[in-house]
Amino acid sequence: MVPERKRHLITSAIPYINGIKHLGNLVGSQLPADLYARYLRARGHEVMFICATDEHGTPAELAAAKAGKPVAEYCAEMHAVQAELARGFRLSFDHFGRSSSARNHALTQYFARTLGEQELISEVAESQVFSVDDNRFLPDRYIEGTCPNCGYERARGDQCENCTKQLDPTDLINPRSAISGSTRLEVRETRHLYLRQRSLKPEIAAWIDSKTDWPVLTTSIARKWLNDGDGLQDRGITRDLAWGVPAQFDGAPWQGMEGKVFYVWFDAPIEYISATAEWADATGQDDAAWQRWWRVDKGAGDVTYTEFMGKDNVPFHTLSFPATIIGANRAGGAEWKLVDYIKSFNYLNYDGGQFSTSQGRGVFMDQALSILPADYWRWWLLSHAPESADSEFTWENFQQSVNKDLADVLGNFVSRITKFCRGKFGEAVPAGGEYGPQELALIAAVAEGVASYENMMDAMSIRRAAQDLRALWVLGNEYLQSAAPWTVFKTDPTRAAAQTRLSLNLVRLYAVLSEPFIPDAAASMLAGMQTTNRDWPEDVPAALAALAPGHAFTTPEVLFRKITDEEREDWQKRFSGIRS
RNA sequence: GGCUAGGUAGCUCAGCUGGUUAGAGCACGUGACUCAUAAUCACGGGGUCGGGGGUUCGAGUCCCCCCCUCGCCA
Repeated sequence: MVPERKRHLITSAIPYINGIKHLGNLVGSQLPADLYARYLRARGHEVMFICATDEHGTPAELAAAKAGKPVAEYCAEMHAVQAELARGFRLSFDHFGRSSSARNHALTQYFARTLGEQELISEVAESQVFSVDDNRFLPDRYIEGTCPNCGYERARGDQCENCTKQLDPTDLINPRSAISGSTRLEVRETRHLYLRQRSLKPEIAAWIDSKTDWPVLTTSIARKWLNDGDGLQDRGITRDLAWGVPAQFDGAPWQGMEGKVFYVWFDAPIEYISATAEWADATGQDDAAWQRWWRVDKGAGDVTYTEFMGKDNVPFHTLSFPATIIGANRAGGAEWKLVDYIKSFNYLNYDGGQFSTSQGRGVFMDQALSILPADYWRWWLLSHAPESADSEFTWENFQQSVNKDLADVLGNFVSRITKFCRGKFGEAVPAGGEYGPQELALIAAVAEGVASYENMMDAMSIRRAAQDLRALWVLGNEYLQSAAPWTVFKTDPTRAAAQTRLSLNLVRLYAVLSEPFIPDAAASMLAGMQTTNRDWPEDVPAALAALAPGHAFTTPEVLFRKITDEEREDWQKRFSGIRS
């Protein structure tokens, strides 16, 4: 049975440009998105998998200043670093874009203009602290001073970290810029654009209500923001910054908005669309190539759009970005695609605490790859993905899972059957013999397991899918153990040949099924079996006959080595503190 | 302080709209096997499902109160 070929648009929340991401970030969006993209491709669907770096905003400017580089240069370098790490983890983006791209500038301004024409953008005058020496407005958290409540000297403009009291920047005693330390601060009036989300609330609420199949985590966060307190609020979408998309359109300054840029949370999700346009540009295609993914009026009607993100990103993806899309669609003409499914994740904790980018706590993507190949991390992270609750990374658990699941169960299966065959029959799939009840039972069990695995993957139930996959690997060991071809060989070599033939075919099947989780190992297995046949087993009995008698193979090297106790202790020590 | 999500075997976690003796993997114990990365396979021990009330013929699963984690927000 060949399933219907469908079109899937998949986006991962875009990582902020400022620094290298830790494993918690990775497992919260990019990695599960990659798993799903790989799976859907393997099933024969047409997939567009998009990610990018989120490059605008104050933290990027400050990080660049700290590095002593112009912000554009800093972002370009960090984008290259993140792209390299993404390749290292085998994240199979069709395009890894940049929110600072020309495409995103144009599209962000397009959406702003369209929303403005629909009277969904208003101008609001507000007072903000301006630093004369820095020549810029300071967001609350970039103002420091003495807390009027407890006397703590490094209280921030929004809150005192010492006594937790909420503050207004004007409350602080001796306020100063956290950027330069300058005390020449004054309150100035500034005007900003606001997205009038409040007026879109009924449509957004109805849309959320229609998503009955979404994870509770996703809809509960959305509802909270929609209904709590005064309900959904209008949101400022501009900032007084130099680095970003100018708050202009078609070259003409928005009235009174000269020198301002759009706020990252307005332009960042638009980058999903822009990155797809960047993809079309990079592959030498015209606008129609990307529009058929995003424009319902230009062929995207049959696209299923799935977003992956950590729970901290849910409000923007359930409310703000949809507000942009819904509002723009009111203009008529263009009909932009709204998300169909949001898969959100909780947090991954690290050894009893939190992963923390700002504190440098935990294991970061570059460090992880420096000690072990991507597959080891992919397997552990995905099989422990924080789907229903926060989950916990410990080195003991990591060592145990990798050693048991990858080395002992899968790796050793491949090793034992290929070496057995090489020793008794040579390095080719042996001929002769027929399958008995035991073999037919195995084939039936595998077919059942594959069906369950597919169901879990279709549902994006990642931990369950990992369990199912592992169970399929176990079936091979169970079979070998009870069939015992090494014993049978002594009295009935022909029968042992049939048993071996089936087992060798399992290796290829495992490679195909496991590819979304562990792509490198899957490639090694296929290379070892000397086949390029990576067809999904729509028909399991047929798939287990793919390697015909006489088909040559090479006995693969050790697929997964074990993590020793010494290594574990060493890493535990090395990553216990704070990244310098 | 408000809100979200949780508190289930030593560990990491499953348990949908309430229903027979509460499950998985790991760890642990015993046995089998020797093809294999001292791997694998079988069997087994182990939980008063955070605490207390309540609804029900019946609750880990619904209601109320309390305690404790984690996160978000003001």
